[in-house]
Amino acid sequence: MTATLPMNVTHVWTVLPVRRPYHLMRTLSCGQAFRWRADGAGAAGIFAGRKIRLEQRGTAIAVEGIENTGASEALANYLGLDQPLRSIERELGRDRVLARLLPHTSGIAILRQDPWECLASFIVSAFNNIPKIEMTLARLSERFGDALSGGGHRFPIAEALADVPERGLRECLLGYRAPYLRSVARLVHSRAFNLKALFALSYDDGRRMLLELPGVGDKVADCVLLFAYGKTEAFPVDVWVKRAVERWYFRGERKTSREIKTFAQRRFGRHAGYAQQHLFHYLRTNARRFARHPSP
DNA sequence: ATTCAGGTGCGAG
DNA sequence: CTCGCACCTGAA
Repeated sequence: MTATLPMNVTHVWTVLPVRRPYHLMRTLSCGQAFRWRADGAGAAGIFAGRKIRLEQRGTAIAVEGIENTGASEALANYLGLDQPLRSIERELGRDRVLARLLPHTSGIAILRQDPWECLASFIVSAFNNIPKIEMTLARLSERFGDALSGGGHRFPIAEALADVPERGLRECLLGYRAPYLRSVARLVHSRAFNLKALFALSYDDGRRMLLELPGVGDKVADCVLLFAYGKTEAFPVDVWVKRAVERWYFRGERKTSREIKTFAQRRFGRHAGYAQQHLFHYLRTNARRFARHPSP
């Protein structure tokens, strides 16, 4: 009499230690990345060519689907588990507005995403909405990304998108962004644009480089610098953050995106990117409340 | 039907 | 340099 497990199901668990106030689900669902899916109390997605599932339990993250230490170290880096969130939030909490938001948003880390996937994702995000962005990225992956043995697909490499006829891209709901994405895919694949070189550049120089790309303006450049290159002084200004800053810091006065960004970068300095995430996440999860009660 | 989405590129002043 | 406008497309 032996209890047997199905031989084709091998659950391999790894545990990553985390420090408070790290919050996995807030970090994965606050709009930095678009390919994670809520799965019970955790999240599921593709990392380093493997289908994995993550779930936080107190000061540990249980990882299903990764066995070797190299991959789990890469995952810890991707998740930003090393970031000193406690001291960052203590500093941000000196701001009156953020002090009231933080109880609802605490624990958001800045992911260290793959630059190409991040760049492509935020080109898709321009003047778009989140459900459609997710749909587009899922379709791109399904059609042009490598299929994985455990199901699911990798995000397509630049080469895979470089030669796709525009019609194929438009079928992924890219609309007018199709030529932008294809041009950028070609530039990246041909090495005319070196994504790795940006790691060595300052925020300003990296930004200048990214702004050369078609479909990349100030907002998308800041998202890539923040979510892939760890330039935490970046402050992407989207419509939501713009409204929030106008209401909470300028008594509803209209400001240009440029003014909002300059204001935020002066006020929050090297932690501006974190501040942006707390503002954005609060708005996304309390959009209704925000409409009726302009203050948190 | 009209409006709104994580903006950007373009031409005009 | 700043300003105004068009823009694929699907969901409410």
